[in-house]
Amino acid sequence: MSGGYSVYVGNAPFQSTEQEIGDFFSQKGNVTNVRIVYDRETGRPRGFAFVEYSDEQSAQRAVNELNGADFNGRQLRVNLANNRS
DNA sequence: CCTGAGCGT
Repeated sequence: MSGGYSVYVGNAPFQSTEQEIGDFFSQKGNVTNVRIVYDRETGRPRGFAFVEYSDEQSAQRAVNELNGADFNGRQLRVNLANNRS
């Protein structure tokens, strides 16, 4: 039970924080959670994250409008997240 | 220092 609609965010700058990402994605809807994915062994960011919205239409809008958008000098890859199997 | 495709502790 994730409680929201997750969006995959690839090609994120390594120095970006969850707060920055959340602020950026809040332009398209109500962000309820941001999770940067870290390498479990080295602890370094893996360069992508998941942004969770409270509603699906905001998630879909973020995908449509923020995929390819410039964020701190990087072109973001935004897509609907897969289900965790 | 620490990179560059990636769907997650």
